[in-house]
Amino acid sequence: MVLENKKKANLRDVAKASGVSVATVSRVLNTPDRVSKTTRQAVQAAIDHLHFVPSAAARSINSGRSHVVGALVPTLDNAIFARFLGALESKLGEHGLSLVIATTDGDPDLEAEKAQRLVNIGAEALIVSGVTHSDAFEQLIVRTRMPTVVTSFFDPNYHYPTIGYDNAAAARMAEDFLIEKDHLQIAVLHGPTEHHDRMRARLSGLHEKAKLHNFETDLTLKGAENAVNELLSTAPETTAILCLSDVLALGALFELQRRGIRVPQDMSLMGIDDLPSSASAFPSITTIHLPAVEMGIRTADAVFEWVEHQTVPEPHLIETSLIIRQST
Amino acid sequence: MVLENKKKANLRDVAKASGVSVATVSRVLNTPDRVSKTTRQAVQAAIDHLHFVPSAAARSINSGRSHVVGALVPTLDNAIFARFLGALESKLGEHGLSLVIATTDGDPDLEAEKAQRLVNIGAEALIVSGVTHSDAFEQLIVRTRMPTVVTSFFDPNYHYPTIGYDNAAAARMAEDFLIEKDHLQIAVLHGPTEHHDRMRARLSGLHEKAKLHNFETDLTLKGAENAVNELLSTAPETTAILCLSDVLALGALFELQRRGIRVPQDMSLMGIDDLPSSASAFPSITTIHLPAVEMGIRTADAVFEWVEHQTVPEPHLIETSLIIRQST
DNA sequence: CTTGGTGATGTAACTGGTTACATGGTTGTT
DNA sequence: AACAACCATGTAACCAGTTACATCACCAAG
Repeated sequence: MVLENKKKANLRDVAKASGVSVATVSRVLNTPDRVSKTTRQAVQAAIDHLHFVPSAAARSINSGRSHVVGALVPTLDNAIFARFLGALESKLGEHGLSLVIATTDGDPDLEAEKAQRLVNIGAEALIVSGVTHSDAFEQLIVRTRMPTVVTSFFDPNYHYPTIGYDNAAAARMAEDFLIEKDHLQIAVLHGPTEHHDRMRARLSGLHEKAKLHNFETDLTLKGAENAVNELLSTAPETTAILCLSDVLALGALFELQRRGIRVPQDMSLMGIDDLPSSASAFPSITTIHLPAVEMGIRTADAVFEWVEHQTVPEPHLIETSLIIRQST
Repeated sequence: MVLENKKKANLRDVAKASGVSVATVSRVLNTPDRVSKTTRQAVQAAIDHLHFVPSAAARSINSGRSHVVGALVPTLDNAIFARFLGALESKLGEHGLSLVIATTDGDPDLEAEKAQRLVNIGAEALIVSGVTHSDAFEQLIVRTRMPTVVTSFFDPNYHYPTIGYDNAAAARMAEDFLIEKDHLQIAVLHGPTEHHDRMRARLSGLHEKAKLHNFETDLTLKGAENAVNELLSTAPETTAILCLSDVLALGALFELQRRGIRVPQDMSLMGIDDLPSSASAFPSITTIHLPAVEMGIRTADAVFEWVEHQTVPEPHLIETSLIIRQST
């Protein structure tokens, strides 16, 4: 409505309009108590009248801070990442930081590309998933000295601080539970392993006390359906299905029901992640609880300490736990 | 490893180290073909040696661009938003824009607060859900002249461009389908309506050709369970449940199964959203398809045109469609 | 009546890039 | 040989803020 045509006003314009110096205007914005009430009001009036909005770039050039951190995740479609990011964003917000998200589709090259973009927009820190990264990515981090935290994966010796789970132990915990329940033939449904260290770590955690039949498929409900159909024809002696992700477990449950196979009477079913759907499903699904929300909060705190006080975070293991439900 | 102690290098340092002017260094970065090969290599060597990384803030102060847009969404926990944001981020990336996400928990005051933060970090445009906003938010947009797009909601007369669905029509389409199937007593499960125009619009779309029993609950699987239990005791004559969100539909399905109520034989069930889980569930759930991915892509394109070419987008209706499955 | 402290404000030098304009050297054309 | 065109490069102004330091008025204490 007002002066739509005019260019944006800057500090100098406000100073001129209110008859004070630029320093005083700057003080009104940042330390209003060091300005007398009368001039403060005059300046404020000019600010309002001119629709003045301070330039974020100019501020950040002086402070050296952008108050932005970037997170690189494979996808938002998996609820486990969405939960993590939700908690991360929320906690970062409490620390006055904003979160830029970049999805990588699990592709290290795309990750490097998006990481570069995050650098270009001035992100102060990076949060990535897992330990599989391209050379371009690694070089970028070295060159820019970018504070970088790895999540979803715990490795105290990794060259960036890790905040995450022991994926191998989580998978083994699940397998041990099934073995304890006397399952000798277990189908293992898992997502793509290429570039996906988290999935590989879970697989590597399994031992061969029972006969394992591995089925790799897309990390989607549909993917689980296909895998279930395959395993029913190729490994009919299976008595339990261990899904290395709850998404697969839910998809498997649906497909088993569709085929008239009762869970847990005809087939036991187990997942890893503990998504809300596993608790609500009928039958509810036994799983390994991965505290994604806690991971988000811890990561936010660690990143904050790093960018604010240059404190490099210690690696931190997020504890997982067995949640026994009806599907086993 | 290298010179960990030194402060960050800037353009002047690089110029000095390579014996050229700042202008030449700047050209090496932006228009390398306008610099002779020999000096380009010398400058590049200095850049590498000094670990020089150009300051995003300084660039953006000159260009007036931050290449960042912000999205304000109620939550990431609902897959419909996660899908939308995933598509949005991906398409924005193709346009060279980064996406900052801010969750509002459906609270207009928190939304205003986070919107202010997005302004402070220099976002070039804002993307919000729905039309319920606080005065503080509205004033912020007016004052900053921030390009703002409303999603998930279509209203050609709204004071910001809207890109979204006709929520009322979607709900009516669902209701009409159930009525056509001779359901005369329909339970309507919906999420919180306070501040939630999208949910209110869906409710408002319903007409009273059948007897409707409304149940408000949390927009979660657990919320649906509670509502189902309530409706079974208070409205036992119900023959169909219309859930105004697929999250509720899935939770309702689980609870009905838990209670031994067969879908669709004993009770028909219908949702709105068309999440992947509705297609895979057993029985698969009849729903109204809301193209969240298309909405994300269209929104990304619209925002890009706005910030790049000052083209204010036209309001755009995203078409919804009935997906008939087994649950009805 | 002078000295000292305090509070409010202004001046100008920063921050780290981009870019208009100026300069000088090389090649091309008639 | 002379003039134009072009290329590579440098100088310095500019973007929009912050802030160290200087200035000045005012009041109280010695």
